[in-house]
Amino acid sequence: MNFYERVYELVRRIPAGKCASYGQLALMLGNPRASRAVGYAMRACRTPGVPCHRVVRADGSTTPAFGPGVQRAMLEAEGVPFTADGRVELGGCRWDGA
DNA sequence: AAGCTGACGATGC
DNA sequence: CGCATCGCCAGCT
Repeated sequence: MNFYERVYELVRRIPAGKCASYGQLALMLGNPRASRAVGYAMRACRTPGVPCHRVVRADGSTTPAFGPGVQRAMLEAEGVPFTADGRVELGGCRWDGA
């Protein structure tokens, strides 16, 4: 079903300054339990235009495998609020899905 | 065709 | 509150 392709389009719709969690994307795809599959698709993120750095974990923590702080830097550069914990403040940047 | 792996999520301890 | 385990789906070997 080209799951990853669908994920790409969804992530591509994420506006700058906002973030979405894997579970959130999976939910939009119709598979709320496919968070792993979503992450798998992101892992193959070879497609430019897909801001995979805007996709964070459900708790707002940045992806550990992305970089030692690279993702955080990109999000902060886009105006994404970060907590002192080093996590994305989803309460202020959580993407509605519009 | 079957099994293993993986950028996750939630629950249990 | 922090760490560990189980369950989920899709893709790859």
